[in-house]
Parts: sequence; structure tokens; C-alpha cells
Amino acid sequence: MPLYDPVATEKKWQKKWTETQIHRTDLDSTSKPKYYNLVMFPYPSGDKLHIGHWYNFAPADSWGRYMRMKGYNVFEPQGYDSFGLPAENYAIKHGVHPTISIADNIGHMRKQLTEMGAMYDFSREVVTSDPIYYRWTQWIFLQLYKNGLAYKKKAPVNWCPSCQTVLANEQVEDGHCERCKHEVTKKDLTQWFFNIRKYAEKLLNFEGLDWPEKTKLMQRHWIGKSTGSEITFELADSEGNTTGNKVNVFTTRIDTLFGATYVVLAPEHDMVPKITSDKHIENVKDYMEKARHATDIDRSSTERPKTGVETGAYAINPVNGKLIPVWIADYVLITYGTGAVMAVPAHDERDHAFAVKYGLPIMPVIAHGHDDERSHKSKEVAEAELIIEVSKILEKGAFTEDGVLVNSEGFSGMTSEDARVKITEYLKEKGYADFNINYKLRDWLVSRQRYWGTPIPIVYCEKCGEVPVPEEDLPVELPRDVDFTPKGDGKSPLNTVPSFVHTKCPDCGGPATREVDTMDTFVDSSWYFLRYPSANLKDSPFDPELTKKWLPVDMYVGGPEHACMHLLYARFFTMVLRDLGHIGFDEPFKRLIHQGMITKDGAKMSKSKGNVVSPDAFVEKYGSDVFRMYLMFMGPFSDGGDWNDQGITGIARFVEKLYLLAKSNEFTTDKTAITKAINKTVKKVTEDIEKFHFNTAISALMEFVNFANKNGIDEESRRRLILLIAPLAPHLAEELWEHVGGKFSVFDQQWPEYYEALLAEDTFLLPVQVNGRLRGQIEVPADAAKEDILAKARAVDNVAKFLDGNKVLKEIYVPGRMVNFVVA
RNA sequence: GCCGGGGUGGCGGAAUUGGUAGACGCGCGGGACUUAAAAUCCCGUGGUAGCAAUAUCGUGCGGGUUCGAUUCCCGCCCUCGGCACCA
Repeated sequence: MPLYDPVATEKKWQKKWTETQIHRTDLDSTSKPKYYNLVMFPYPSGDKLHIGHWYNFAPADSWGRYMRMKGYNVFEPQGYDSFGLPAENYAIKHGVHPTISIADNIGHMRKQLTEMGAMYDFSREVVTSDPIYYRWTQWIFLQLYKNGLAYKKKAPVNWCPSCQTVLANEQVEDGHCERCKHEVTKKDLTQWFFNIRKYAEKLLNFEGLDWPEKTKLMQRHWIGKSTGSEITFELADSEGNTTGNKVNVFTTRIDTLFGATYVVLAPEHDMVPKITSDKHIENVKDYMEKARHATDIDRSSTERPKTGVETGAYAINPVNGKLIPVWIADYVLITYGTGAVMAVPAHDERDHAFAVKYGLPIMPVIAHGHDDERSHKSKEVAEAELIIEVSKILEKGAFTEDGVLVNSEGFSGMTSEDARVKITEYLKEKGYADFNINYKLRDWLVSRQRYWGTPIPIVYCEKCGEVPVPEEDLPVELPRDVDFTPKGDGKSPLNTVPSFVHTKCPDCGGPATREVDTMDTFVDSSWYFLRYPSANLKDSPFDPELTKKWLPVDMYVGGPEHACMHLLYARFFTMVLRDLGHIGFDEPFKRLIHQGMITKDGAKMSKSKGNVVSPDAFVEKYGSDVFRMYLMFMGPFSDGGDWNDQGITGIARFVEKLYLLAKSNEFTTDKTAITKAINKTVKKVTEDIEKFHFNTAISALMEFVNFANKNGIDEESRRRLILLIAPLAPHLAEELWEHVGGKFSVFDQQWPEYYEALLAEDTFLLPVQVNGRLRGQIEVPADAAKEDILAKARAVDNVAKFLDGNKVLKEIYVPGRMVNFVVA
């Protein structure tokens, strides 16, 4: 009997697939429903395809193959997210130009992808660093720009004062530069933003999307909508004389306004330099400098001791005219709300901690409501009692729940909910407040002071100012010969290329300079899925007809780490392009699935730990089919699994057994049992693949193969078995399909159906419990009556033993599940 | 710290979503074949007690609801992902 030779077999079928162009999708075909099956495209790093890529791509490909057999015209493209920091760093370190290292890596990855045996349509590749692609990334930038969705403002970057360069967050280790270990600070630069906040409300709507609940939840929290009020505080000196300055604060708890005992500004707030009194100026300056070294994560930590300093200025509480001090503290973030808060230490944990530390007054204004008890007491007595009660709570911490207002003049006695409306309305009339909605979502900062990215298509003219590059002049090509090494001025390396920088103004023809920053690579990846069907198109970003037909993406598979950024940006771009009339849908990905992570001995694989498992050696030894099936067998796709060098032998043995079973032409004459078995397997495998539970689909196939090896197989069950294994082990299936005389290709066959009628069993085993403990088991006919079942259950020796002499309080029979006797 | 996952035998995991905990596989133990080894095949395999039937404990920890909890509720612990310039 010949043993299976995976390497030769896989080569044979890869060659045949290439020759027949079987994976090239006819995008114009209308004979079958379309199915756009997409994985998040890889970054072409020097590590080539690692196990994480395999774990992402192979099961997603199995899904595509399954859908093809289900009768869909499946389009499964692949591409490369090739702009980005690593290629630029590699160039600085090794002197290899990114164009070269990227081309090398892509070449290698393409070869590996072919060896994987995935059904990629390589005729439509997307490479984001290719001018043919980024021309349209620039075009999209201009669409945003022309519609008021791209703007410039000052924003801080990580700055290493020693290297005199901008650092990515990744290059900052515990507050220090990864290269020179100098402490990192912040530097303000004027940078480009996309106005994603404008779409915050639309982005909160996930209607019609088959996405994991946790992903939608994470995006909702990331967008962080909160409904509240914005209040204006007039500023004054210590005597209470107004200075004409004002500060706006956002709060969701305007019902606590009478308890505001100070105001806190973020250290970066515009007003700080204007209002700080001479007495406090040194303290404030020191504090602002310290704040420049802290990260937002540290600053928003509720554990970290609160710090802050007085400015010497005062604010006037608009609701009661009280004069309260203005502080600055880094627990207030400039990026959220108005960058200023009214502090109510009685009813907010952070304010409470801060007030206790700096001896600021704590004024209770909300108490638990006791409407029934209070009704017969006078208002004053009732309120006094409530104040005593809440004061006790405040000895331990803030009372943050809603309740009834006290100490709040005319608003006392109202519920928090009512007061939020009434106080806002009252102040609105006086021009001091209004209802407002705030989002945690920040506008998208797209400027990068780096070489290896899409140039921003803007020109600065002495006369005309900021001018967009005309669309017909795109792409603004990235010059090839550039000195990448940091220049010390914090500017992009492009600034050192005079031929790039100096240009003519598109409007007046006068001298002008180009924007030298490049775009965040997330911009590139926010629209690539739109490009695939039109990948080779030269004179437009995407063909209207193809886009209408093929989009949105039906299945998108990628890592959960993208839940909030890439997946949100891609939705934003799609919504913008829809609103501008370029496409006809507003959600890019109909169904989304995240893959889990592969660990080694429970730990994340990393070069520094030296525990990286390289796919190549295993693929060479066992073949792609076994390797990808083992990855799928390790656990549920969304959970990931732990790699074990020995574990793969289980799959190799299974493939061998299946191969021998299918190669043999000995058939059983008794078809009843095997027909039932394969029917059950078809149901199980189909349902499991639909759920991306490849692990249990494979174990069902193992059980079937074990059963067939014991009891024999018939010709029809064998054909169905080969079809079932096809999406999971594509090369093996082609080989066996050929052996049983099937027509090429197995992937053009119909996925097998199962028959309900064959699933029914005549009898089943029923567990019998006494007081919830398993005491025996009975076999009963499928149609047995409850009385008969209970009688039979009672008769079981080991059950009778536990019933004997006890009173049966309850008899529980869950049809088809179990019997339980409750005895005393 | 905040947001979102997860925790089940020696290991990866299964469990029809409140109903026999541990399917399938790895590993391990024993046996067959072999001069021997590998490969293959057969049997066993959560802990404890017992020759066994069986009993008892057992799904991160502590409580609760229920006839019955890996599953639901409350409080902890650990761990992974994200936190806006890695992609």
C-alpha cells in the first residue's frame, strides 16, 4: 500500500491550480452569487510569513473553499500593507532601501502563500507603497480635504531631546528613548487630522453587521458617547473681580453643580498662561513641564496619586455666584471634553481624592432619596437628615450614585435626573450652559514625520497659502534617494530633498514648498478592500460597476487587536466615500471574525524569548495540509491555541489513515451504519465550519474515519468524506478525488447535504440521577412514555439502592436528557 | 488604571448554552508484531479509596440561586489583547 507523500502531492496540485488558473475569479460572472472573502493583509516584514499569518490565512482560506463548494463565486485576494516604520528603521540600520527590502519580502511571502495552497487570486494584488495604489490614497485625502474633513492643528509628538527626533510610541520604553535611553518629552507640531468625530454618531450604529459582540462593545466604549451639559465659568481674581476670561467645562453630572468647590484645567489648557497669578507662576511652569513627560495612560490611572497646583485664579459658579479656586492637574486630559472640569469632591472619586490631598472643601449635594419617610416631615428637617446621612458616606469616599439634591437652593428635593434638565435649562436662559454630547473618540492624527509613507498632497504657496495638489497631478511621488537618518529638526526626511520640497504653486505658478510629512499607514489600510476588485485600474481608484457588485466584503478575518483602530477607520472611510457619492454602501465588512493567538508553552512567541515556531520546517516535513489542519485543530479559531511540536503528529496520522481508507477499493456490503455515520458527520462538519469551529469539525472527521476503519466504508460515503475534507486539506482532497474518478476540481463539486430522517436514533441512553448525582443509565426507545421511563429508571439496581427507604419528593424527567429523583 | 477577552486532566481542547464534565488528539503506562528499534495495531489513562462493583472529591478562589451550575448572579485572584505614532 503506498503511503501518502504530501510534498509531491502538494506540488502536483499547486502546479495544476496555477496552470488552470482555477483561483482566478471571473468578477464579471453573474452565474453564481458573489462572495468576497478577505483576510487582513500582512505587513511584509523580514520575518516573512510567521505562524500567526498561517493561523489567520489558512482557516480563512478553508472558509473560502467551503463557500465555493456551497455554490458561490468566491473572490479571495491578497496584498501587502507595505508602508510603515519597520522598513524605514531597517533602512537606517542596514542601509537597504525600503523599496528593495519590501520587494524582497513580498517576493518571499508570495512564494510562501503559494505553498500554503490558498485559493488567492494573485492577478489582483494590492501593494500600498506602489504609486499605482497610493495615488488613490492621496486622492482620498483630497476628497476629505475638500469636504472639510481634513484640517491642521498643533498636536504633541514624542520627542527625544538627545536624538533630536520624533519617536513612535513603540520607540518609547517606559518614558525613555529606546535608542539612547534619554527621557522622552513632548513637542508640539502642526499636524494633519481627519475629522472622524463628525462620524461618531454614525459609527455607533452597527445595524445589520454580523460582528462579534465584544468588538462592537469595544468600539462603542472607544467612541465613548456621553450626554451631559457644557457650563461656562467666568474667571475672577481672588477679590472676585471678573477678568473677562472664561472657561467651559463639560459634565454629565450638572445635578452636582452646587457641590463644585474648585475648577481643574488640564496643564495644556490655553487659559493656563493667561490666568496664572505671579505668585504661582513658577509652580505652574514646573508642573506643566512634568506633565509633558507623563503618558495619558498614567495620567488617567485612578491608582496613581493625584497631583496638581493652584493657579491663583478663581472661577464663579454660575448657579450660585460662589468664588472657587482654579487648579491645574494632570488627571484632567486636554484631549477629552473641553480640557477642564468642575470638581465636585463629594460625588466624584478622583475629585474626592484630590480634595482630600489638598484640603479643598467637600460639599455634599446629593443624597439617597427616601420619598415615603420624608413626606410627613418639613422640607428643612428632611434635608438636614439627608445631609447628615450623606456626610457619613463621605468620610469613606465619594457618593457617586444618582439621588436627591440637597444643599442646592431651589433645586433641593429634585431627583438627579430631573435636576440635570432643570439646572441646564435655568443656566441656558442666562447664557451660562447648554445641553451637549461628548465623545471620547479623538480626531485621527494622520501626519507622520517619516519617509516611508504616502506623501500628503498639499503645497504651501507664499501667496496662496495652503493649496491641494490637483487630482490630475497625482501621485505626488515619494522620491527614492533620501537620507533617512534623523535630522534633528523634527521634520520628515523628505525635507532634505530640495527637488521634492520646491515646487510651483498649482494656483498661481509661483514658488511653493510641499508638505513633507507622510500619512499614517492606517490611511493606506482604510480603503484597500475597495481596491482589490479594481486592483489593476490605472485612472480611477475603483471601478463603479465592480465595486457595486463586489462590495461590501462578505467575510473579513483578522486579529482582535484591530477592533478599535483599523476597523473603525475603515468604517469611517467607507461612510465618507458613501456620503460623497463615490460608493453606495456605508459599512465595509458584513461579517467579521477574529482569530486567536498561537502561543508556545503558554507564552507569546517573540524573537527576544527565542520561542518562535517557524512554519517552513513543518510544512516541508508534513506538508501544508497537515500543518494548516493542525493549526485548526489546536482550538477554536477565535481562541487560538498553544503550539506543540508533537501534537502535529496526531494530524499526520489522521491524514495517513484517511488516505489509506480512501485509497482502498474494498467496500462493505452493509451500508446502513456507515450511511448513518457519514450523514451525522456531514451535519456536524457543516455546522462547525459555519461557526469557524474547525477543531470540532476535524474531530468529527477523525471519529468517522475511526468508525469506518472498524466497520468498513461504502463508495458513496467515501465520496462524501473526500468532499468534507476538501476545504480543510485541499491538496489531499484533490488527490483522492482524482483517485475515485471525480472530475477536476473537487472545489467545483457541491458541498454534501445531510438528511434529517437519517439522524434519528431508535433508542438512546438516559442518565438517571438521585438528588442530582449520577446513579445509573437506562436505554430507552426514542418514543417511550414518561411513566415507562421513570419505572425503568427506578428499577436500576444502583438507583433503587438510593431510593430505598427514602421518600421521593420529586421526579424530574427532561425528555431526551435525564431523569432525576429528589429524595429526602 | 480604564475597556474587552479568557481560566476545565500531565498538555491542546470537548460539553447540544442550566442536564452523564473530560469527546477528539498529544503525551504517558501496559501488551502485540520485530533479532532489535522505528512505524503500526490493541488495551488503559482526572485525583483519592477499593481486587472489583462502587463511593468520594473535582471545571482559578470565596459565596449565592437551583432538583441539578464549567454554564446564571455577587465579590476576589491570575492571565491575554487594546489604550489612539507597531501594524
